[in-house]
Amino acid sequence: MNAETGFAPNVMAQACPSRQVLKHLTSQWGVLVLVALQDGTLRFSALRRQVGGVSERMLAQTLQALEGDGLLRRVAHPVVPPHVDYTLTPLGVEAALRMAELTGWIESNLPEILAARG
Amino acid sequence: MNAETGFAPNVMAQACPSRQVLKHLTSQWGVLVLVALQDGTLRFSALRRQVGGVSERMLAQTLQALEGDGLLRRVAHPVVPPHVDYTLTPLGVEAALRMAELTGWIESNLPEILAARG
DNA sequence: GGAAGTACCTACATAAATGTTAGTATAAAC
DNA sequence: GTTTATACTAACATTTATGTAGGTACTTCC
Repeated sequence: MNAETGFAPNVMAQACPSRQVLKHLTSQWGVLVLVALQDGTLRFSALRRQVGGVSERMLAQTLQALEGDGLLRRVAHPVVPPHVDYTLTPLGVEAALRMAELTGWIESNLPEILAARG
Repeated sequence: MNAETGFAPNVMAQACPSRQVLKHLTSQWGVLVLVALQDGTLRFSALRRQVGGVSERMLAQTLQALEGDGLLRRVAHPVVPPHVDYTLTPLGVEAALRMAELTGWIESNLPEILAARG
């Protein structure tokens, strides 16, 4: 229960703002971008190479959503050609930790999961 | 590195099967269904009431995907009216744990996240 | 006898996600 | 002087996700 808003955030409630954050974090590219940035700052094109299969459009969009939620910081250097760095904020580091635990778990247990498909 | 397949699962690789599992787990309704089932077995309609905003169609589809990945078990009792129970498998319990950590974190840090939007 | 509850499926319709292509300004490398 | 690299945006096309409405086969409750 929050003292200012008077309600407790609850993802099970359709109208709760946490639903939007959940959507950003668990979006296909959101997860992978956060995990990729765990190892440190990366530039746009480096991220694009790191995250297999992401298009420029989707990467740009995903980065904007995560920046909007305060999970990463964008720093543009006014040079030609452009140079832009993306770094996780403290909040982003915490979120990325959780996402990495999830992806790590999937990778470790993939054999079992695939086996279940028979 | 897996001894049988000869490759290490990696979510960053577009073609890796882990990508599909990641999609199922992080699908909007997949997350919430797993978290809801953490507290124990639930029937279809109970799940529907629990997970705010999910339609019958999406719930059915989500449950099938998770069942296909071996994360939950479906038990139908041949009675009229129908009675179907859904329970997490051991694998599903582990996955649900991670998802619950994520949703829990979001709920706790929602004020900070929303503040970042200023 | 009519309504409500159960766990779905099917067909159709719409909204959202994602991809593709083209374009920008400029400098360095070839 | 043509190509390559950078970090995007805009317009358009397509695929995927999601919702809506209706139907099913009974039984219990009113």
